[in-house]
This record gives sequence, structure tokens and C-alpha cells, in this order.
Amino acid sequence: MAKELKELTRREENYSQWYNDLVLKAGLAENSAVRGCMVIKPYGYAIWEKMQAALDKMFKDTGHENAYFPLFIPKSFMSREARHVEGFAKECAVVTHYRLRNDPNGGGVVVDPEAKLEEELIVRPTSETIIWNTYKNWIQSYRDLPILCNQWANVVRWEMRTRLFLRTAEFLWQEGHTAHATSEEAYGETEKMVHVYADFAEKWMGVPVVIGRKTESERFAGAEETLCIEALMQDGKALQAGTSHFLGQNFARAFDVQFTNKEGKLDYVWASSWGVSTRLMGALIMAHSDNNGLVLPPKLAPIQVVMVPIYKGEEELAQITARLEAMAAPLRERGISVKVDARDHVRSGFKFSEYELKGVPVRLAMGPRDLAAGTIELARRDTLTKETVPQEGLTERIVALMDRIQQSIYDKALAFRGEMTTVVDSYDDFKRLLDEKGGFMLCHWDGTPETEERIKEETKATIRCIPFDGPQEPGVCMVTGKPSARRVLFARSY
RNA sequence: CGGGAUGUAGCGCAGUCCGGUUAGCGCACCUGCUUUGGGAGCAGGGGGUCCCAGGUUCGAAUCCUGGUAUCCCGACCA
Repeated sequence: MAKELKELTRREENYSQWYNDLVLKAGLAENSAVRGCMVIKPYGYAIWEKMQAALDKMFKDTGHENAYFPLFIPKSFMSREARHVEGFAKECAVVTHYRLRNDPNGGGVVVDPEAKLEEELIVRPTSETIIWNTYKNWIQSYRDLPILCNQWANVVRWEMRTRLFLRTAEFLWQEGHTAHATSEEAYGETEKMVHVYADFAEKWMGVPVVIGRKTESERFAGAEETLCIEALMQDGKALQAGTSHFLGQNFARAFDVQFTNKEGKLDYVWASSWGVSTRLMGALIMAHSDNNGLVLPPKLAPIQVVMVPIYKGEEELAQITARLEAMAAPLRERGISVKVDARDHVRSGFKFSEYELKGVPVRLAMGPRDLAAGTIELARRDTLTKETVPQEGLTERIVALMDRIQQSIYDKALAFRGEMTTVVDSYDDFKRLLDEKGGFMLCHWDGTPETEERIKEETKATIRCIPFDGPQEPGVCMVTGKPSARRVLFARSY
């Protein structure tokens, strides 16, 4: 085995390093010249586009429309909602000037001090403020409601420490912002969208998630309630993969968005907002990959089937490639993306490793022996198994296999999560298991922020969510012994 | 913003302590030949502002001063 692959096998020792290597070597993304920012490379972006397309359809199917709002937010907007500004103030990029000029003392350019903005502009860390300032003009009557908008955008949060896909200074996401006439309807929207996210994670990404609500201290800045999906990564750490917020009337009050209801009375509008980001790429990578590289679920794989000829000499290459192309055509007609790799300057063994690294779900290899026998070698990425199958009936076999692989990847992740979810009753066990095993822990908690904070200080574990599903049996808090209505989900997290 | 480290070819590094021929290695790249059912071998070749500025010296990648950038550990976080 080549060096690169061996280097990848160190994940038991240093999962973070392994993750980083994998992202780089699979050609998904790399760090850019700008601190904390990421270049998403074509292969990584192709996966993101597939995610976008699937999510966008799910949003449309639930009645939403796309729109676009400005990148820049006037500074004064940010301060309108007190908790919101508190949550985001420390990580904002600020535009103070609008012009450069040649440096009179040297060859470079300097910021023109004459061109100072009257009011600074904030590069959006999220768009609630600019959107609610806009919605104010869109809403007069209950007949204008609901507004169900989504935007695909980039946002900037000036994080101290960044990691490819998981936390970058600039990231791509979608943010839905809805306006409603009643609290019930807005909360219903919040719940609906967290379930859309859960469906996407499970059915498209093959990543099982726990749906629940955040504790007060983990809540979005400015929200009344934050719902989330939490996924478990293979190193036993949790990853928040999506959030949906019930904003109450907080932003409507901050931006004075009132409407006349059916009774002719003025009321503030009720709101939700919800988002998922390129962080989902991180979740996808860390949920399924193995020591050979990425494992992509067929529904999100830019290349679903790769065909590799095995040959000696140009004549044989041409002959086998022609046969492979002939077999690729009916697969493409069935909507499967097939790549026939006829490159002559790398050897077939190199190609095998390369497509495993990139997570291509199915590989078909054909050599002179297969050509003579009417067979082809079929290799599955998820199980790393190979078999020789007849060329006859290949299309149907592959079409069926796509679904089976999609399911199998999900089942494996679900089984892993099952093994890594522990019901814990004592704080000593909790601390011991965090170090020895990791994963999700279901524990009783007395419901106070003080206890939650103490656990975080002492163990670095946080309450990931209060799950919607699961047992509701009462008990006593593992730390304080005070009564607890139900178990909550703890983990160390990204 | 506190603590630690590092800037040398596209990437990864050695050389720096103890200054001295033409700055070196691996990968990648280019050319040729031989190979080809799991990351090929050999031969040849191209590529450098040794982070920046100043200083010491006959001579600086190496020593001194200042700056700057990046990374790691904390605090912060989708």
C-alpha cells in the first residue's frame, strides 16, 4: 500500500488529523489564503450541490420560496434584539471603509481614511435582522401571512479556531425565515422543519439523528425555543447537524413588524428560522468514512459507478473501453452517474485506490478475461467486497444495488449509534464512560442551568438535546439527586 | 486575548545550536524506455525573494533587533 493510504490509517490515534487528511486527499476542500476560510474544491462542491438540490426540493414541497437578502447589515440593526447581539457581537466582521488608494509612502494600497462609512456594515453572521427589517414593509394584514422564505447564502462568523467544513470563518448555508399570524403556526413551522432536516439526514445522508430541543443555555441568540438534530460521529463525539428556531415575537418587536388580525386588532408577527450548513459535509464524512477513505451514500455521490479497464496496450484499452461505454449507456438512461476512466497514464491499481478514497459507491473493472467470459468485476465501497458477475443483467443489478447500499450505510451508522448510546445513572460512571467509550449518554438532569454548567466545566460534555422520542420515565439527577422528569442526551461535541 | 511552536521549490521536510564551495531530500511535475487483474521501475530534466525590513561580518538560510503570517493548546462557536 502506498504512503498516503497508510497515513490515513492513523485515525484511532488522532481522529482530527485523520479527518483533515481525508478532506484534503479526497479533494473535497482546503484551507485558503484567508485565515479560517475554506476553498471547496470541485468534488466537494459537487456533493454540496447534491445536498442543496435535495434540500431545496424538500423546502419547495413544504411550501417555501427562495429569495435573497443583502450580505451587509447596518450596525444599528444588530443591536435591536438584545440577546441576539449578545450572542453574535463577538464574532462579527465589520466593514468600515469603502475605498482604497495608492499608498503615498510605497507601492501598495492603503485604506482611504477619507472614505470612512457613516455607519459601519456588518457582514451577516445570520440574517434575522436584515430580513425582519425587510418583512416590516411586506406585512400589513393577516392576509399577507404567512411568509415562507428561504435563502441560500454565505455567512461569516469570525471564529477563533476553525476546521474544514465543521467550523470555518465563512460558510455556505440556507436559512429559512418565516412569519406567521399565530404562535401555534410559527411553532408548527419550527417543528415541521426540524423533521425535514431529520428526513434529509437519514434518507439522503444515511446519518441517523436524534431530534430534540436545546436547553436554555444552548439556545439560539434571540430564540424562544431551539430544536435540533444531533448526529454521532465515529469517534464518539456528537455533531449538531441542523437547527430550527421558534423566535416568538422577539424580532417582530425589535423591528416593529405588526399586522392587523381578523378581529381588526394590531399584533406582532410570530416567527421561525432554521438552517443547515456546509457542516453537513463534515457530518457525512465523519459518519461513514473508513481507513480507505470516504464512503458516500449513492444518493449524494457525484459519481455513483466508476468503470476501470484492465488492459495491456492501446488496442486492448480501446476494445475494453468501448465495451464499458456500451454498458454505461443503459445505466445513464436509468439516471445513474457513471464514469469510465480510460486514463492511460495511471495504472488500474492507482485508480482503484483513488476511487475508494473518493467514496464512489460501486466500481466495475473489466479485463481481457472478463471480456472473453462475458463477466465483470463488481466492488462495493461500503463493504469493500468484490464479486465477478455476468455482464448480462448488469443494469438491473446496479439499479437495485444503489438502494441496497444506501440502506446498508444507514443501517451500519444506526447500529453504531445504538452501541454508542448508553443509559447512565451515576455521575462517576458518566465521567468514566466519557473517557473510555464516548458516544451519547442518556441521563437524568435536574433541569437547572447551574448543574448543566457544572457538568460542562468538569467533563466538557454538554446536553445535546432533550429528545422528542425516548422514555419519559422520571428519576433523579445524576449530579444533585434532585428530581428529573426524563432523561436528556449528553455528549462531548464538535 | 493569554501560553507554546513554526515560516526553506506546488506539497511535506532536513540544514539553523557551532556563519564558510554551486542550499539539499521525499512526493508531485516534464522527457524516454520497460511495465500494467490493487497506489510501477530505471534513467535524465525543470523548478528557490531560504517570510519581510534593518543590523553584525570578508562572508548570513544560519547570529542580533523589529515586524509579519500561519499552526497548536485555552476562552468562543452551526
